[in-house]
Amino acid sequence: MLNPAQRQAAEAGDGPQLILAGAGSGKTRTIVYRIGHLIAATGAAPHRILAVSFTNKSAAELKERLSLLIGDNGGGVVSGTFHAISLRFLRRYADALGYPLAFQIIDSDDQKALIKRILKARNIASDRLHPSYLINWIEHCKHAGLTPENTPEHGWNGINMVELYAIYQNELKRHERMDFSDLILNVVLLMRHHPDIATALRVRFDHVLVDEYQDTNPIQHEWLIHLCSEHKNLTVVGDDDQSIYGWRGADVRHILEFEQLWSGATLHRLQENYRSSANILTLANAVIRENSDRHEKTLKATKGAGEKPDWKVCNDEYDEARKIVQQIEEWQRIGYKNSEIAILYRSNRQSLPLEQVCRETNIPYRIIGGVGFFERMEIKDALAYWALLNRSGDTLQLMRICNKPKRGIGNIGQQQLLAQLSASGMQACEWLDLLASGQAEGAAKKLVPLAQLLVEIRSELETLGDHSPVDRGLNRILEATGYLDSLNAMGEIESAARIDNVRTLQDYIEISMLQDLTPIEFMDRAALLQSSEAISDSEEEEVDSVCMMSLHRAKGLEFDCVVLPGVEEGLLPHQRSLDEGESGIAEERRLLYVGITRARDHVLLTSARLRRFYGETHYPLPSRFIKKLSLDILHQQDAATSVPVQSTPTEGGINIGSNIAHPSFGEGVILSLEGAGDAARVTVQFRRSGTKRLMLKYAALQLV
DNA sequence: GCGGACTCTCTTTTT
DNA sequence: GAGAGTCCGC
Repeated sequence: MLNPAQRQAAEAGDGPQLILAGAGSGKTRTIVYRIGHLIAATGAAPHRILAVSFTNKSAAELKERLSLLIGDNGGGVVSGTFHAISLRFLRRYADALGYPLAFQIIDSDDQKALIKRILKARNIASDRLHPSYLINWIEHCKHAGLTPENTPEHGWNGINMVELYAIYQNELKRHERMDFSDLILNVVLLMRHHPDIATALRVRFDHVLVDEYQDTNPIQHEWLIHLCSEHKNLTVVGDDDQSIYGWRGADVRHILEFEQLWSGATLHRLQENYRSSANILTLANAVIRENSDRHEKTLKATKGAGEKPDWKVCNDEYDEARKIVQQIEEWQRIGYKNSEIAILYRSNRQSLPLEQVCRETNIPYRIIGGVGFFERMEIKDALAYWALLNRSGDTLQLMRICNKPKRGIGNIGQQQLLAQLSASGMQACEWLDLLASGQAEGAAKKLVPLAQLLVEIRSELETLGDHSPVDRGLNRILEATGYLDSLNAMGEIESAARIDNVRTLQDYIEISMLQDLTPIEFMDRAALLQSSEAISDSEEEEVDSVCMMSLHRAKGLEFDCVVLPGVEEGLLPHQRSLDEGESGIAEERRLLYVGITRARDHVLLTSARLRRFYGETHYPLPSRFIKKLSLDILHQQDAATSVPVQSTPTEGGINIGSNIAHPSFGEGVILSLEGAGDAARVTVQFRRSGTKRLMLKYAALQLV
């Protein structure tokens, strides 16, 4: 079942264990077996074992595989993401930090809105301090374990950033909300400042195991230190070559220097790759070799040579999408299922042309990530209604729906509501109860029918008792308030999709209620899940679909066939990372490495000569990561054959779509060719100098 | 307060 | 180029 290295790691004794596991080397399998070993051979109590991972997806997979090995739901082993486990702790202890135990989580949209409001109230224009810069900076502080009280002064265009951080935290607390980073930071604050809670948490588990350890940031590191300081039974698994969350504060040093940080640690190496064909591994190794500052290691192939990875150069993003579809059809022909084919891109935006072409050619696809299900307007609205109905709704949720559908409460009215509500000193739900009794002034009068409706539906549900709808009144409230009608009025296609989403939410609530979740637990799940992955799993019959997702989301997954579109300068490596210098580029290279190593049998890389962004046209060069690779490693398909040729290439090999350089205009791409011989003219789109029509004979163009 | 016209800004990646 | 945010006339 396990190879010797895996077995050694799985059956290692107590104390800190570092498992350096290359891509496809059976990492999760080793963790699962180690947990099994702890329980079966050392008699560890399952509920005193904690398994932590980074994404919901890998947490779910771990759970599933534990159930297979140990049976009945993993035998009670506690597992989840850092965020989910932190939330469990906080639901128990958050009052020690001055939060109500029923606090809610703020999502990124509301967080951004809150930040914007703060900046606006202080007359700080976005060109002086961009809201997303402030958010990033605050997150950065939180990842480093800094609260407003101990963050060193930081000025930005004369603005006191620490003060804004403090204001933001106060606003969050006033709204009884935490952001994602707070979940982890606040657990650490509990353990830093409340010895009794620290002790309780420290003795809660006997063993802690962390997957994807290369992606831990300092606050998560401290979190682990607090939790494991007593028993030091910390097993971490990871691969420094797959560290791709530097922008979220992840610090590769935690894994590179694990043995110094945790004295007495034992190192295990898993270097045999069971996933990819040898040719795919050769490409992956050739790419990652260029990175310095990594554990030197060689992934050994255990599978045969297989097919050579391909690289196709395309004209633009639509040509790219069509070529990808052709390749998918070819793979289908030789027997691959759609669900074993994945398209992994650098940026979610790249999915648009792919989706369009897949729809045209009837290739079923599934987008993972992108605009999360729980971030959709209608879902947030519906949940706000539902939370208010279940008395767990807060001010943000009341304000969200107070004029949806239209109740004649505009901007000024909403200000009034807010002022009245905060003057009352009540919770949003208590205040609504007051309105229901008819005590309302000004704009609040317009909310009286809503308030009364809530009271009415609640008592209906109570009377019905066991017969009340499983969705706990979601459908009832959305119909009675006219919210569904307002969706209906939005225009056919749009409203159909939105109503469909609301129905999906309803199903999901029903399932969760049948699993005996409380409304608050359901809201937690929704907040942490963001996307609908878990929901679509529970839906009727699954259509066999091609998966599309970002490279980041693909970490930890594997497919028979993998397409990596947009392997270009500006996209992979991404433009934003180019500005960060060498470390940014190294992380981008790891992203490509992660992408390639997802594949078992086939890899196709594509790049485009022309790509549109924000309505602007770009002429990217092929990515530096693959440009210099030899043809034995990466087979480049002849680009010219796929171009609809209106004219023959010149003797120099210049053709439509060729990348060229001009002595004074610089680099560009050939848009068209006319005439022949000495009379030949070309139209060139230069990267910097615009479009020019040139006599080929005199232009001294060079292919690049 | 509302709706239409206009301007402006983006998302690189996730919990 | 789309979606959000802003301004203006009704």
